[in-house]
Amino acid sequence: MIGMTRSPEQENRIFQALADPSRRAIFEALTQGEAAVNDLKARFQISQPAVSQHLASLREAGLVASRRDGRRIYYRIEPQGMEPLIGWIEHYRAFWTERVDRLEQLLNRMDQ
Amino acid sequence: MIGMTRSPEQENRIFQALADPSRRAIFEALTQGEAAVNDLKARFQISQPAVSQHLASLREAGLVASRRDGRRIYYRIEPQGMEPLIGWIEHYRAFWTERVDRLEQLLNRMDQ
DNA sequence: CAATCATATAAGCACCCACTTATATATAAG
DNA sequence: CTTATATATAAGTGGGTGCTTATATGATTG
Repeated sequence: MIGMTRSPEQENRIFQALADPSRRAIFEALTQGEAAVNDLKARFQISQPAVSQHLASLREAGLVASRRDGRRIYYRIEPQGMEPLIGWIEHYRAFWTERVDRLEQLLNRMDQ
Repeated sequence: MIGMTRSPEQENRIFQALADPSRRAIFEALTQGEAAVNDLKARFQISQPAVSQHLASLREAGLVASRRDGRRIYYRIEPQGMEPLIGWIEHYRAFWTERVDRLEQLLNRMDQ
């Protein structure tokens, strides 16, 4: 994990940003390529300020980035943004592995 | 992915459950082994009902399970509970192939 | 320049949520 | 049976959040 900040605040921002289904829907829409605010506004039944606010939340969480082209601002997914989330999940890897190993041992003993 | 529910409601419950830092802290505490409500109440500076409510939220999200022993109720992590979250991340494998592949291996072991 | 388009920010509001205290339920102990 | 312990549930409350409309900022166009 190179260049990993691992700050609880950033972790919190990510979890909070993804907690809202509208935000997850916007995030998912961006997987098909970058999109301007009005593109997303058209795709979802929501006001323009709401879209901008969701995007601001995602950007502060490091999940998306923006690029201005004329008067449009295109948003795209920031690939590294999910790293803290993946790191958080992997943090429980040892726990899961232990559980699985113990379960395997138990099953082996029952087979004998 | 065997026995995968993949319901948006469950997905939402998981994201919402993990959005709260207190709940994540409780979840993390359970990785060190099962614990009763009072154990967690002692570990964190929080009232007993607050702990019970957090645990209820985690249980409804499928992230923890409980077991009664006398008048104590022990909570433990439900290893399969994270599956929908991992599945959601896998959906973006085009962006994070390597890290997601490692998570996939973990998921496969959990399924066995 | 003025007008228009695209987005951001401000302000307000209704609802949600995490906490509290109070009470109910359930098991154990005397 | 009464009391104590452990947890859950109910009810209330302050702060946060997601939405709206209104306005500001910024870039293009005529």
